[in-house]
Amino acid sequence: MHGAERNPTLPDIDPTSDRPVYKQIADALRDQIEREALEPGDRLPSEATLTRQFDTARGTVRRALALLSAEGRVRTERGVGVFVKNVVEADAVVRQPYDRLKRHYRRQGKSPLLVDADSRGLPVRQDMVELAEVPAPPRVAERLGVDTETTVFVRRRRMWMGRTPTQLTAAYLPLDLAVGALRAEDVGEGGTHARIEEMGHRLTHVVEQLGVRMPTPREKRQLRLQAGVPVVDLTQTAYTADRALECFTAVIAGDRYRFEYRIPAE
Amino acid sequence: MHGAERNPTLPDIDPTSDRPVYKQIADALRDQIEREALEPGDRLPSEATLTRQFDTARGTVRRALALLSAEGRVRTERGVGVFVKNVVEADAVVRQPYDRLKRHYRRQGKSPLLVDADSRGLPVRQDMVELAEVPAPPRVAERLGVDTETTVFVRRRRMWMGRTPTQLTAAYLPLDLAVGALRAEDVGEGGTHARIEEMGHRLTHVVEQLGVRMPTPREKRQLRLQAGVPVVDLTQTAYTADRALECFTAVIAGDRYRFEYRIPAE
DNA sequence: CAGTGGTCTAGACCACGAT
DNA sequence: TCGTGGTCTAGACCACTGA
Repeated sequence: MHGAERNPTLPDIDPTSDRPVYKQIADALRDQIEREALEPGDRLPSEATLTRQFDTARGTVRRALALLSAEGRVRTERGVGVFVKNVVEADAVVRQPYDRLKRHYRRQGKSPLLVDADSRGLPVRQDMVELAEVPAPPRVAERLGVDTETTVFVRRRRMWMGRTPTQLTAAYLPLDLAVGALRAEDVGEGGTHARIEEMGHRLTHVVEQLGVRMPTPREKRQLRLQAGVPVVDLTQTAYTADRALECFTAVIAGDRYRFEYRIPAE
Repeated sequence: MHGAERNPTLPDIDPTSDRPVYKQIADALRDQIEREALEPGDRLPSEATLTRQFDTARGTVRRALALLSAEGRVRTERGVGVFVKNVVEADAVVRQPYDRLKRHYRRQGKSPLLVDADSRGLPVRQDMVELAEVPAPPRVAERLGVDTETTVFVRRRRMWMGRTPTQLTAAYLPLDLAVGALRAEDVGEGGTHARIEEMGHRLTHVVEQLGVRMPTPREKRQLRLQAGVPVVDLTQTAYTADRALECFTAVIAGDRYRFEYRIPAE
């Protein structure tokens, strides 16, 4: 089984080219993935095999694979192999704030996240819950219109959909609002917004700000992110006619979510 | 100058730890960045210096730096050094579709991108313009409500703001709409939506879908992205009361943009 | 136990930038 | 010219997975 193996679809590498050998190897493999000669789930040839096929050092092959990994195109399993994967998961959840924030969902006891999950038939679960009073972080203070030193109440959670963690969230509330269920481990059916409206406030709109970046090692671990998967850094502020009542932040796994917005054009 | 240098703020590395040495070195450097002992623009110690300070092989130091680079926290300059950078640029443009899509901007001759750029006082420029008739790509066909084989007109461009490329865009139009300025290199003041409305169509809303991923090597080159910078993959569809008229796609540099949406909550 | 990927070493030679 | 990062080699030993 050893020795003579040749993959006729692999182009030759030019060691005298300006383009480094490891990038040429990555190009060749990426090309096979794009041509669908290698499909999601397929195993790439082992490092040893590639080293032989490209007649190079193992370190050079590993750099090529590291490149594809950083692009989010392959995942490695120790002791098993390297596998092609989708850059965005095929069954990614679509987040539709213009739908999920409607009052009738709150009245039905459906939190926004539950609306997302229902569209995929996935159960929602939470863990790593932390309740605390903290000084408002700068971006929260700015959104809530208070000083940075002001004490606010925060509920931090890790949210799961099915067997995967998808978001690390933090809901910040001014202290005068943080009473009853809004201070509890489980905020109850319909979510924070439902509780706020039951207290007599009428929410008019929310503002969402999104940024995108690579995860910190901590986020990568807590969200179980593979290499080459970015996160969306979201800040959502809920308003009544005259006041910001809640500032909600989430770090969202980029390969498990899509975002959809509907915007008036007039 | 050589030999005795010691950085008292660098913690010792434990070679017997389960955590690999290169990750411990990355941790130590990341820690300094987070403590702001190293600020954006600052140079890290050279590879040779770090190799001495941590008493390890150069390859191990390079792996640590590669890790920070993939996280988007440092950038390297050949022949110069490794520098701390912001994960998201401090002067990132804020894209506010709920504002930029208003009709009064179109009537003033301001395209949405121009509205974004004006908020930072940056000039807008385009290059790599391609005009073509092509079979509708799947996601475009789906949004426009036509078959995949249907021929559509596309205008592809690279957009710059100031000295930096920020987006690779493609505007797809059904052939019956692709006439006059809508078929030209320069679509004219107010952008595509202005031209469409001048033809008697009244746009009611747009739908934006966002995904996030690492760039392809081609996108990385064309957008001049540094390592560890993801892109936003955007699809925007413009509707009249009864029809999708335009499907616009953009690949947007993740470190140069923030996104802001305003959503009704009732 | 054989095959897989993960870590680390110690060197070599190169291209680039500042001086 | 010298210091910087970029590429590549050839080996070693390890931890994990599956048969």
